[in-house]
Amino acid sequence: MDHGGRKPTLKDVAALGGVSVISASRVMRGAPNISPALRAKVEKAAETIGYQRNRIAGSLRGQATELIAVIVPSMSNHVFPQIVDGIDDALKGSQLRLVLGMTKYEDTSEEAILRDMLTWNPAGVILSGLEHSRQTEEMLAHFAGPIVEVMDCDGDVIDKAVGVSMEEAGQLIARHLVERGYKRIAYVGAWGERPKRSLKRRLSFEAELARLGCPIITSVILDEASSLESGAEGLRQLLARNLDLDAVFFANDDLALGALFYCQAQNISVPGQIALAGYNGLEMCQSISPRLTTISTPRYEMGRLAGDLARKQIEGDTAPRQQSIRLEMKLIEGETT
Amino acid sequence: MDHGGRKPTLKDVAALGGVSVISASRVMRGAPNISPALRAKVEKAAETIGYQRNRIAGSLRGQATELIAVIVPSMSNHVFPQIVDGIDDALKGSQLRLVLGMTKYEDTSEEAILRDMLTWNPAGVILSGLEHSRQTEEMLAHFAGPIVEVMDCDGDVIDKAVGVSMEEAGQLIARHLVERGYKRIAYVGAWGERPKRSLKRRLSFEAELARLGCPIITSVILDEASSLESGAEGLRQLLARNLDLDAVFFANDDLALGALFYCQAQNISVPGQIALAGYNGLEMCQSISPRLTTISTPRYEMGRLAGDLARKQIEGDTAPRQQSIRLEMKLIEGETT
DNA sequence: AAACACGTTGGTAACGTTGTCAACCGCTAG
DNA sequence: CTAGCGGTTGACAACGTTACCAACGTGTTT
Repeated sequence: MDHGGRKPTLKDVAALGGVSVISASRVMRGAPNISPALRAKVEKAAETIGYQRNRIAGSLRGQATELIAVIVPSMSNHVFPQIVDGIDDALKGSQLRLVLGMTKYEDTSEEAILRDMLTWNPAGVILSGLEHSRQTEEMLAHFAGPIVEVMDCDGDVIDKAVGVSMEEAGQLIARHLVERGYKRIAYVGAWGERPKRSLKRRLSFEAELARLGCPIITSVILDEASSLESGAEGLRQLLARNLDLDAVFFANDDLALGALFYCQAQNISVPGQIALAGYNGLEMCQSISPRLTTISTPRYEMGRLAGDLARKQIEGDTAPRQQSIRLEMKLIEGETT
Repeated sequence: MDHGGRKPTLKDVAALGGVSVISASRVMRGAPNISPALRAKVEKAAETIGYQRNRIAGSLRGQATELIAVIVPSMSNHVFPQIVDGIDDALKGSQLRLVLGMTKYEDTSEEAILRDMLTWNPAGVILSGLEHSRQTEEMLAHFAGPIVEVMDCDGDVIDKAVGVSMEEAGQLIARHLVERGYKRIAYVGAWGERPKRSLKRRLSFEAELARLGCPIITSVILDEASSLESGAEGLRQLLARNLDLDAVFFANDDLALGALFYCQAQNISVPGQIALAGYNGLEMCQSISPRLTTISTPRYEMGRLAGDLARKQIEGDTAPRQQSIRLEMKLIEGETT
């Protein structure tokens, strides 16, 4: 089966089938206008010697590969896996494959990863957020394929963006808390507010609170990753300031849940003594008791749509640049506010 | 900057720098024995025209690419993202990139995805579990690079495996439940017991229960995905059978947590009326009250080690084939049993 | 009967890089 | 003074595929 230890090539298939190399190529990639006889010969030969296409060679001749570069911060969080899931589903049925890189929330690594990925000549690029280094933007400016930014939608778009509005999120929660009568409100963030999305959300939250005549009392921004523990820690730090707070908005549900569990352990009544709200709308939040107030974001859909946009453009749809798709978010009024 | 709209190639760099193409190539990939003068000329030229390596062309000349094919069932679950995270970390600092495919728990898709991925000539393959279709095994037999199977470690290994023992998991929980005095024990699974890992775990669990003189009473295997809701549904179905059960082992923590929340909502006391145990050891389980009894598995480490093994072999380490690394799992005795 | 269109097949030349071998340089050892 | 050696550079030919153009046969139109 192995001819000289080498992997069989189109040449081998052609030789065995008694046809030209180019004909074999056409059959293997399903080109039109092939006689059934030729097709049969080639397919039989390919089968016999166990031929496998070599798309590396193919993409060298053609221009781009059928790889989509996807760069996200991390997988150890509940948000990005779902985005990736959506992208993968969108790509299903096409020949496109997802190449994944993670920045681990390090500022400089998006650039490094992108630079590396571009050496593979990907057909498209999907990255998260709208804020990128100058170098990154420059690289992207020279990139020919679709560029989709997921997560966020208010800001300057390079090519296409799919996301939710951070502004809206901050406002929704601010209004909700004020409407419920909370007056002494605080905020807890993590990861030193990288990526910038969470910062935008907080600023909008604070601006709306101020507009409603109820300015934010204090904030804690942790350096650590978001986790249940850091949520508890954040709340602990807030409470230690003795500011008589009555509500806290957390950068995400992980933090908020951690704080909620902390309260339960410490017998702090929620929302009696303190109200808690999160962001993301993880499934978990609606199953626990009390149900967490949060904002549900369409994570899977964002990924799905991002994948679709990239795919369509690669497949020839001439979509307009500078397109920003804003998806709906939903305030989930739980029992913690 | 763009010469004729085309991306600049080594030829352009060489022309501008007044050196040969091959010298430019050597500088760009950091080959040894280059004079500082030549290096400087090339680097300057590359910088000026914004040259980017084209690894597609490079890997055509060389043999394999620097891509690692990773095939997992899904990302919408809490297990695989952490594995992927570990793999990515292991690859950091190398030139290797991760190409991701998801089977969505469909039996035939691993094969299809692998076939597709092999057309990219990856340097290594990482897949989950030890059970694969005959076609898959055949393709892998012809594959030259490292093949690492993650998750499971008892069974026949193709090349290398990193995982935990499903046997051990079943036994640990069985013994724990019996030791705590539970006698009427049931099991809940999901996804129609795909992948096979969960089946192995259940069989070992049942075998151990039988050995301890306490055979399993009944089981529910749901077709749906694992989720909090399906966990609740599974428990509901079990209870409806009126078998006077006193403990239930769930295929994973999602199911177990869902069941726990269901019990809390229905005022079924845990573990008073019924004891619950899960599998995976998600962070969440130890934060809620009551803390869930479960088995903690080293997910990140599995990925990390799998990535390391693949990387080392690609970098030249001649590791023995048929190597199976068994990682430790830990029974976490929570408050639900 | 000639001209033409169309479906089908093949030959050739790329695509951008790197492995191999050869050539050259300056230097040291004999 | 020459042979030889290591460090450095270059020419050439691949790697496996596909775009492009040419050529063929068959059937249809004028």
